[in-house]
Amino acid sequence: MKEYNKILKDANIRPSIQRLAIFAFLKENKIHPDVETIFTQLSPLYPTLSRTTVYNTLQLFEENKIIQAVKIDDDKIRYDADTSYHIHFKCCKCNRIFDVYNKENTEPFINNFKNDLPSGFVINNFQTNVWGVCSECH
Amino acid sequence: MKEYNKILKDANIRPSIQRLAIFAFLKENKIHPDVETIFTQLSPLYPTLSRTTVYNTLQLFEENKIIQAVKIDDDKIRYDADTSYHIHFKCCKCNRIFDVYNKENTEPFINNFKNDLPSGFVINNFQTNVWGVCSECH
DNA sequence: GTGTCTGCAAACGATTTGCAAATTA
DNA sequence: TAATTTGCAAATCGTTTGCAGACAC
Repeated sequence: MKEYNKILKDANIRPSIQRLAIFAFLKENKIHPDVETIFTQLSPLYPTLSRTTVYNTLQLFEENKIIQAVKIDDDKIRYDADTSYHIHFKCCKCNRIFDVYNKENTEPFINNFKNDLPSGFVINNFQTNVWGVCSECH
Repeated sequence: MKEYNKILKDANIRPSIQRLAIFAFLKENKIHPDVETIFTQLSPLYPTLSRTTVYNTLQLFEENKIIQAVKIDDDKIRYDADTSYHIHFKCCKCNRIFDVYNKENTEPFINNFKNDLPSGFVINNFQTNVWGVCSECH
């Protein structure tokens, strides 16, 4: 996809085959996958793909802020290529993560907390996670 | 401490020596420690203490909601015995976690999101984490 | 005494590292 | 061809598991 190519280039990331494949997978499968899921899904399409490359690529993407690492599981990190403001709801039964967007207030709530931070503290990133049970599992 | 004894009993947790020691450590050292920190700090005082017991105990405490697991590091889980509403700020240079309380609004902001959840979704727990640089490290 | 709790050692699994081959500018 | 990227294998490290001994009601 030309579109993804541009996003990577704009982030100063060379758009290799593997990187484009991983980025496209994240954009087109909003399932907040972990490394293993990405690897096993793409492996048939790119037989030489290695886990190492998936790890390297995700780290590179996160450093350049075109994806976010979702720290919601106990053991592994999951990834999300949607960088617009939203929170994550994890169903503890089916383990799916749902994106929740705030309809009323488009301003990140973290702004409410800026005044409460000690002076001199600089925010790079923030994330809200919710755990519970989804309607299908209840 | 009698006080901690009561908290454990109220949560239906038998207050063994090890459990009391771990709970007291968390209450009196608000450093959001990981398992290894708890273990190495308490080990000299309780020479037979094992990592397994630390893991078991923390899991038990979390299930009974007298502590929370803080998912803010990439690799390990940290723990906090303060269950009042606040958010966590992690300094990416010194790796310390700072508690931030909201002075203006004591109501958990998650309430703003309740209307945005699909119907039938039930919240058990939530957490907001912020990453950045603290004033000392800047 | 019976059920619970503890702790050792081994296993497990996610992630990192070292390095050589392949790729690209 | 020089710098970057990839990918294999081994290592690392946080966490879990199996099980036997210790402890508590």
